[in-house]
Amino acid sequence: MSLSGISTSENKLLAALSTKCRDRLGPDLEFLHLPLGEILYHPNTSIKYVYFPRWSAVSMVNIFEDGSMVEVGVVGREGIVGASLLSGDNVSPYQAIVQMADGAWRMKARVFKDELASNGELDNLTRRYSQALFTQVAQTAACNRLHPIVERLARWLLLMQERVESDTLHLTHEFIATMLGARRAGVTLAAGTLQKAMIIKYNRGRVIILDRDKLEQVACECHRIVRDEFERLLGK
Amino acid sequence: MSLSGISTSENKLLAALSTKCRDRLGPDLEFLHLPLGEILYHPNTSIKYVYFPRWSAVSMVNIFEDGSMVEVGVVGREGIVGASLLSGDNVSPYQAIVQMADGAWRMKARVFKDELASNGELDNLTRRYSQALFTQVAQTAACNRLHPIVERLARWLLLMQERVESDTLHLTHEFIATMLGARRAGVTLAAGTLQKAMIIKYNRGRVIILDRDKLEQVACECHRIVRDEFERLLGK
DNA sequence: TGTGGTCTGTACGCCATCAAACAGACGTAT
DNA sequence: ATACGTCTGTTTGATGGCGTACAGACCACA
Repeated sequence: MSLSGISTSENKLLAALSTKCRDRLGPDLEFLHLPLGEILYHPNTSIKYVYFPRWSAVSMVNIFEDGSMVEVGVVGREGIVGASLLSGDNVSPYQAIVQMADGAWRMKARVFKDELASNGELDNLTRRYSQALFTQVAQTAACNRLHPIVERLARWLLLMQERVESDTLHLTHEFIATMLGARRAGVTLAAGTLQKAMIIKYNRGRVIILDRDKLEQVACECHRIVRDEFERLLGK
Repeated sequence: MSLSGISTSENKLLAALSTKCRDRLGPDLEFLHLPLGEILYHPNTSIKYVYFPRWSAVSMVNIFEDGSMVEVGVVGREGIVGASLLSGDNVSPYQAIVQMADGAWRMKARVFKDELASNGELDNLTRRYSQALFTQVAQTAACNRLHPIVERLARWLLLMQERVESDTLHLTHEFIATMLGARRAGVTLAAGTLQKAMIIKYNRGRVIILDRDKLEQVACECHRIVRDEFERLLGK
């Protein structure tokens, strides 16, 4: 399915579907731009759409009463935003916010849900993706408890890099700190360490990954575990 | 369906099914005792059974290369162990270990999976449960990052209490520490605080909850969020 | 009645991270 | 050019929790 030159297969999950199945979804998919900071789901409100990101990334963020927040999961072009929320009453306690701006295809939640019921291929793929996302979140739970900032930062940069597939990421320390649930100064320190080691460089809201291999070495094992699980469930 | 006096409806998830649906599962359910410490799933091996706990609790534990571990989720009589793993190749990166001993019904994973495909009621309920479990894990991720030990301890005791529905829990500080990803000494301190406040008392591996209301006050909001989500998705 | 194992209390030094604050560097708009 | 906002570097003091270690309390069993 193509729409003014853009192909739905730029989302990996859609790409993994058979042509027949993807064509069937085509008419219900609407492409749109996701600007940085756009909130796709507000906490505790029912969702209207599911989203298939292109080279964008969407964070699921937990916001506490006192205003503090942490990211609990990320969805990029390998997945779908909102699919795992469709079993209950379509409400998520978390916020979904655009973290890396680009485009996405969206589909009405109701239509998607109906489609799942009658489309085994889509249902199966969605389930596998949900399981992978579950692993990501579970690993984050463990990681948040046991691993120091530098390792978590390295892991998080890899996570982003893999989702948007670019070595240049538009991120400020402040923003990263919010996602990691740490202080800005702590991130500056950790990022400084990585920069001194020539692994990344950064400047005013732009982070460039110079040495991906070294970044993986610095990152905690959580990165590998989650990546392997995605590959196992969704293919290389 | 009853089997030597025990009723499958003692598992809340099974109880939530229509009689017709539950009877249909009956012949495939086998009751067995879950002894403390029994490992139901080893990390990265494919699962043979799904389990419907009675008054037992099963922890999903993440074990790192260096041997350190943390709990990422708990399943008790409100749920089912393993259901969310059946979409991929039935492998979980986590360990499932019996934390509160009692009984459970188990069912061959293969049979359960086939049943899901042809039994909409069971499939729907399982999906709702999976979503609730997802929330539990996601909340744990945030909680692990931002909340101090006392609050996490209080929350965790409530989690256990709600699952086994008893005010007396068989837990040592050592064990709790492992689950919370903290030191034993840290837990002793936190538990001491709660005991001084007459909220719990404990002694050689036995923790008794004296004042549930106060315990909820001490616990972080994570407890309420997760509990509400379970109620919303699975009913009171 | 001892003896060994388990469970809990507690203490000490240490480090990662927090909280808050300030200053400099850079970019962009007027 | 200037001014203002944003982004980053860095400091200082405070603190929660870690790692380790030891000792007392209790239990079970011989």
